[in-house]
Amino acid sequence: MIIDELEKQYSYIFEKELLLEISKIGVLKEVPEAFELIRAGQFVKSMPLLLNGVIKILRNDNDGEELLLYFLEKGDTCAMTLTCCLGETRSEIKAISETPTKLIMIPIEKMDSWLIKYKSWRNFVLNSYQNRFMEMLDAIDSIAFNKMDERLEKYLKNRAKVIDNNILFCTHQEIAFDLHSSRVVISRLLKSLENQGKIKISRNSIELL
Amino acid sequence: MIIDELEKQYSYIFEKELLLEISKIGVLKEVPEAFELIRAGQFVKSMPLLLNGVIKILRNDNDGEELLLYFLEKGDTCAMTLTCCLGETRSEIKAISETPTKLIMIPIEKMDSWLIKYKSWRNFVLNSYQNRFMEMLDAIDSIAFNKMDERLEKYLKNRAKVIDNNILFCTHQEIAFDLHSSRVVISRLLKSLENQGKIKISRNSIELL
DNA sequence: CAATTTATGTAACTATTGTTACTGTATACC
DNA sequence: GGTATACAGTAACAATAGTTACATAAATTG
Repeated sequence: MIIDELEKQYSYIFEKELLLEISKIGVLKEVPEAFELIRAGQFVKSMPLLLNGVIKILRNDNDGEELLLYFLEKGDTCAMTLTCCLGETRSEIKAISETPTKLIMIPIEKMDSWLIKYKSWRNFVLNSYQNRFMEMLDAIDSIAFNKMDERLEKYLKNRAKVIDNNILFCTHQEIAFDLHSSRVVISRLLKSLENQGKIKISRNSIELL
Repeated sequence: MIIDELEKQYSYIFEKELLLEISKIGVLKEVPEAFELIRAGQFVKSMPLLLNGVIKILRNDNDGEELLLYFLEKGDTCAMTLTCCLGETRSEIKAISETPTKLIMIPIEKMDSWLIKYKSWRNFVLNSYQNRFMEMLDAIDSIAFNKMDERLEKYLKNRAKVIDNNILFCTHQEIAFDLHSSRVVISRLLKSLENQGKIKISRNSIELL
């Protein structure tokens, strides 16, 4: 049954033999919403292929402060896992499921042999790095060049996109954590967005208009 | 003569046959200080191996504003080039030589075949991604979690390290560009660092104490 | 060596963001 | 239903960073 799930998302990416290998070796994992998949500082021993759901990737600083880097969606894998697997180093980031999520865990030993054997695997790994690299640049753009109101708007739109829903169910405090700001600031800016007619604020939810 | 330069930096990384291939196919390129190697928006058709010198990698936003991401040193390659080569997309960054620099340019066609043929090449490419990824995280840490005075201090130390000299020859305006700040702010903070006895400011130069 | 350009110092002000403190209000729990 | 808790609104203030404006001094140019 792994192969069915797999083929739905990855059949147009991977060769048939590779799909078979993955379904034999991979371990299906299902996690609920808000499940912590990787903590900063942890060792990583297998790499995930996302079947469905959304995973939030966050950066932690030394004082435990956080910043959202990007979201992973179906068809994505985690670049941090790749680098950790190779370097045998600890994770530098934190991964939390944003929605209930299904993924296939692949033991890292396979990585190198598949890189030789399958062109599609090479492309997948390199493309993953490329995509993550671009999202990091995007994250840098946001914090370096944009003011908090612009960052907030971008955040709301992006988050609505990945969960495919115009209504976000979350508190102002949660947003403040993701943007590394404070609840009061976020409330203030949200209220301003509401006055501009761009959103509608309710308790525990924000609707994008 | 390419092979001599190459062996000095890369003999402990690459197999002998790969070194030979590189020296046959690669094109030696020497650029002076402050030479623009890649502009944002440009197409990239070959990937560089740094033999010596230092290259500054900057991010541009739409309004032409800049932000220093990291420095490349000998033994490094440019991850952006890798992603551009694969994706046939335009460069998202700008690369400027910080010192006179010598590099070997490798046409991208070789990339995929070498990935199959040489384990050392696979490791090199993946390690490059890993290293650049870490430096991006570091850049994000700086702008997200540190105040301008801390960023400035880190910048001065880092820059002194890569050029291996405690005296930096540059103007306050140049620093302001790299940190995406303004000259007045940098002058103010530098003066404060001088008062703390951490640096000595002269015209066109800053000495780290 | 006078004139111009470039680099730096500094003050006064503005804008943005963060902090503290207190309020009201919905929801959950007993 | 009453109490506690979590969420959101708002005001007043502080800290940081950016802007404008001008002064001074070193270097460069003719």
